[in-house]
Amino acid sequence: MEDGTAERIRPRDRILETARDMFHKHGIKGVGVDAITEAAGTNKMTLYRHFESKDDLVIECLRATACSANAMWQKFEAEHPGDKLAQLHAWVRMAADCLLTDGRGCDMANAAIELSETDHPARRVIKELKQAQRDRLVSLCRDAGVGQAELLADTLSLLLEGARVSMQSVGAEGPSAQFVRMAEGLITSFRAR
Amino acid sequence: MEDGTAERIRPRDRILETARDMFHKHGIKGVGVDAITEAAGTNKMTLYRHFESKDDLVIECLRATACSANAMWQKFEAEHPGDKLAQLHAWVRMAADCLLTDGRGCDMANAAIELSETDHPARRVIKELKQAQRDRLVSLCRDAGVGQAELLADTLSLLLEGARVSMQSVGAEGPSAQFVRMAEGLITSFRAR
DNA sequence: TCTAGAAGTTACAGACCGGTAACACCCTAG
DNA sequence: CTAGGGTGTTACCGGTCTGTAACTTCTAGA
Repeated sequence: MEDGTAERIRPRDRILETARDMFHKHGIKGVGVDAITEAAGTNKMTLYRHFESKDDLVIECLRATACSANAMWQKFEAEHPGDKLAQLHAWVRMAADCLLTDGRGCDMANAAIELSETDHPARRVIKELKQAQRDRLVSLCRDAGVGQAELLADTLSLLLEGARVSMQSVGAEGPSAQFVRMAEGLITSFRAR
Repeated sequence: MEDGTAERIRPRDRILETARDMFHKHGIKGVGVDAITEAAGTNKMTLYRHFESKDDLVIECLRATACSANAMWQKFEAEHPGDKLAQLHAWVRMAADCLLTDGRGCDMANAAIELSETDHPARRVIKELKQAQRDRLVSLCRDAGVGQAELLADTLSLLLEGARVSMQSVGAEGPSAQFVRMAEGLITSFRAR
């Protein structure tokens, strides 16, 4: 019978997707497993059959988020094949879009702040994934022919990270409103020298 | 008798100070009122005689933090009276010091991330205090004779905010390690034009 | 059609949370 | 000395949290 519609999604995936959304909106400590499973149209037992613990679920969510970010980078390459500078500008545009449409910041950064226990299992994963993203941005800057690629990449990273958290504390009219101008200015000035 | 030593601190102040420290280290949702009062050498009833609720305590803590920040700015003025550019450099140095010695980020930003409920009473206070800090940095930049003072101030703000959160996710060896170089470079380049 | 495994249901354990009530104590101001 | 306010103590309420046990129902594949 196969059910033509893609309606029938595995409970595990429904839980994962729902958890990502709810963790993103309300924070990790702000949402319980009961609320997740109910929103996912399933129950707690099924969750614990697929994930060892809530912490494990959190980690899987972070990995999924990193995976989505990967897709973003592939889109840059697909839309501007070979043109690394255009991809860098696309990165800025994507970041700005995220700022405007989202409101809540980066899931990994938020998680790092929320999970202050230094030995929390998610911290390893967060560091790992953030490091990978950093490396990728550095490569992009280097391939775009920018001198001091590391410095530009790190500056852009901090600007975006700062804009995301500033958005949540001061609001959208705060410093984060100038993100694009700052980023584009930096790229121009780094390319000039 | 008066007790010559300053040993005898009011329970309210002990609670406030202890709560600030524990909220800072473990987050707001990561520490309960019982733990606070026990660490402060008192009990829950006394806490609730001085503060309406945990949320109220959180807000008082944030105000106290803002007050400490005010003291910092007065120190800049005292150490470099009239020399606004020197005060700006002192701000950068202070920020870098904070990054190295602290590890956890800005209490207000962390609180904003943790308290994702848009109607949480602390959010008003956070926005208010962050806005005040922003205004002050803009003024400092302007008085230091920088063109586009707002843009420089906002860029420095985002860089610092980003460095604080990056420190918690990627670690101290990440992009935040370059904070001073970025900030000083920006100041130089904004003054040049 | 029959069966095995996945998923749903209900109930519960044990811990912690914020917040309150009632009462005993101490210390200081008068 | 005494009265009263600030403080400490204990117990408790109702709620929520993560995680588990035992059992039933569904569904897909042979």
